[in-house]
Amino acid sequence: MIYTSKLELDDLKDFDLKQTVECGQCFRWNDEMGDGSYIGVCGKYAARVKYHYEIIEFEISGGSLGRWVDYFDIVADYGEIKRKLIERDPKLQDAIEFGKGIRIMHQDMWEVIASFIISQNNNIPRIKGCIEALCEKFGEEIGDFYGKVRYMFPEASVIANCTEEDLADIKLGYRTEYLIEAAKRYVSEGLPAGDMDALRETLSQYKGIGPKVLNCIMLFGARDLSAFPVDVWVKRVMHDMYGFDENDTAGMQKYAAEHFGELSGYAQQYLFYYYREHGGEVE
DNA sequence: ACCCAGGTGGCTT
DNA sequence: AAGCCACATGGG
Repeated sequence: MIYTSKLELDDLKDFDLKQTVECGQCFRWNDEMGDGSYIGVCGKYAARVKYHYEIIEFEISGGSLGRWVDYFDIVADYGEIKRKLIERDPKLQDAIEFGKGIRIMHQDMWEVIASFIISQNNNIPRIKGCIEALCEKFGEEIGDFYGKVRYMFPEASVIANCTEEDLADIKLGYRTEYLIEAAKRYVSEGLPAGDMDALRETLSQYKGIGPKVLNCIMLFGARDLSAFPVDVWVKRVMHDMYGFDENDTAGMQKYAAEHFGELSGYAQQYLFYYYREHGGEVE
């Protein structure tokens, strides 16, 4: 059964579906249907999402419309966020113009933890392949949706009960051990709620979570918008645009904290997307 | 064959 | 604190 819900919003110019799902924050919205719509999964439901002009249309296998609107951060005022960022640092102008429709999605914490552990020293197409394989093998079946069987992201408890041999097919390499250990801790210890510093402290003790992955988890999993993940692309853009030494991540973090403040996560995403899409060449 | 990818852990200065 | 290097996998 597929439910259709159309949502008409009169000032949705700060939204672009393609940019939102392809900017590198999520790894499972890869099924582009040829008309600009995408199919993906959130929790235990699948959706086909279309966006054109000021209308966003959800065809969903379940869940409330509100949940899907929340997932894509539709209601937030990104015009205001972008104005503030450009005011704080005019150098962001081009990157923001380029990625003006990006929204920072509201993703599931465990999915973000697992995904970004897998992401380390890996490239995005391959990360997506690994995660999809993981979902097909260990995720609960949602059922057929637009001609394909869709799967949930595997529960942490399922991964926690896996051996490294169980996961061999997924080809995570040395990250397999990190993923299983993370699942075990996540299931047995849980995470501190509410306090971002306590959360950082707890997650930083997971093996396989270093500063970069930690910041991605804080940003995408805990919605700590002050987080500023520094990966190879951000290193390049911070070098080229701001003159930082490429391994001066501490300097980059400090710059973000001082100039972007509580909006650092948005700034990072505009910069990352801008630079990665241009292959590091920004005239 | 080499280099790279949304890096990190561990060991050596 | 800072500088190496191995780590598993696949694509260019």
